[in-house]
Amino acid sequence: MSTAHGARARARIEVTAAIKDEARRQLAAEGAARLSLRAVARELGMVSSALYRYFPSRDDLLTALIIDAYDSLGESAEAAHEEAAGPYERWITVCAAVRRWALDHPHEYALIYGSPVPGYTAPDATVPPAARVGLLLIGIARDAHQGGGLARPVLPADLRPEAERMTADLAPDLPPEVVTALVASWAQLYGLVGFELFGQFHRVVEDRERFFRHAVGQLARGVGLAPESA
Amino acid sequence: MSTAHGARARARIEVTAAIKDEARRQLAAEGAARLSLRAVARELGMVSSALYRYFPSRDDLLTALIIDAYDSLGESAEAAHEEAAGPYERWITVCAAVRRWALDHPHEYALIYGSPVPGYTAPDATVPPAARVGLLLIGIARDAHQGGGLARPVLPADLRPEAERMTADLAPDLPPEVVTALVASWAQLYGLVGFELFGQFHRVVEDRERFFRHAVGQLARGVGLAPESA
DNA sequence: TGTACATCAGTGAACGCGCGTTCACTGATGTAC
DNA sequence: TGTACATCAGTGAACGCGCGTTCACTGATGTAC
Repeated sequence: MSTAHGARARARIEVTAAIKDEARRQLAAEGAARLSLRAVARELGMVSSALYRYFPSRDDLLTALIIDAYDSLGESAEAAHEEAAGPYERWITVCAAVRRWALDHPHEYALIYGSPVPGYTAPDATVPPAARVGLLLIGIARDAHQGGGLARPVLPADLRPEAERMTADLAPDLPPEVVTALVASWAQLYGLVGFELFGQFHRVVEDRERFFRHAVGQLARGVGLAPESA
Repeated sequence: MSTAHGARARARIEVTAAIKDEARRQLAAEGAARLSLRAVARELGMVSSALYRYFPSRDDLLTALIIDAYDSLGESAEAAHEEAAGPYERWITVCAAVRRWALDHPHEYALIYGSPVPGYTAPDATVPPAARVGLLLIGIARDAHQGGGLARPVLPADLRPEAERMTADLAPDLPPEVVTALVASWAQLYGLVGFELFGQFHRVVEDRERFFRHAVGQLARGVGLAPESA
């Protein structure tokens, strides 16, 4: 067992971080499909086989980058959450933080929300970091609900069983109407971000910031949040 | 100039189609990043250099596949449009057709709506086919508007200039409130489809068809369409 | 209708490249006594 | 505190692979007269 205090242990942590940093740099420059162990090693002045002391395979390096990306996005969103007061404002602020992070880290965004990397399947360890933004949105709705400031969206009868199942899984203390709307809004948020990021808004939407804020404001209303709710 | 009737001309059309079919098959099996000219040629019993008689480069083959994918999706959506009566029903049906096509052609969907292929930029020829679904949604709103069955969504004052610009570009005969909501819904539709397709709904949404129909029904309402409108 | 020439699909070899991973090794750092 | 041994980061060569693209060529199909 290596102690956490030895120079060897410290070096290992540093080199691991350097590998991930360089990999992230290449990800940002070229995208996940072009991420290559050999190129990372080359840039770090190491021989490619040396990376195998740190990551058993290219896929494990990818997994580490995916987890870091979810965590980085999650942290941005959580920090934004602290800065706003009131559920509606928080909703907008968190959505705007997701968009901002995506624009600042396009390839990392593509890595986690774009097309799956061929031949790669994400292990279970990616699930908790992937849930952070969703949990934040649920938390906002919960605050509004407890404050009594949450309207109840419509829910067709044929969707009620599924809505109740999702509610039991995700937020048993919220009405099923709200949980259903939350899940839909969550997906729709990433539709807005993805379209802007991947170029579908090219020559269509120009004032994208304002457009986005309006659109996510409408999403908030769909969940039952109104601008005035405390 | 080759006549359209010669055996040579006919053969050229057939071989071009065979190349695209095989490329599509590999796309479906492996994804765009793994699409290889050599593999396509191999599978067709040709030598790889022979493909250069048909496509000047790998990127040109990709472009052809992208255009075909947009057209295939567009045709599915347009066919669905014909089958339903009334704007609200048409909206739901067209959205459901987009989802169906995506589930049936996941890698083609990823090719056109997923992360951009690294090192590839789509030429202008892809723009018109890419617009087909959007135009269809605009057409549905137009029908409802002319029939007088379209409510007017809210539009914040600070977004009005952008809304009017988009309206002039996309559908000058519709109210800016509606056009803005249409563009947002259009992006959000692909958020719903993408999340389902790329696995984000795994262990979250189970009755996906019903969930989707409800969510796009809500999108329709956001545009001003109601179930009863003729 | 027959012949001479032009067109062009497909061949096969080659160029130059980069990739992930394995393996036996060296030598420095850390550990136990 | 000093010595003997174990650990492990990093090396360098190699394996086996696939890729896009170019080029000079053969031979069949099509065209003009």
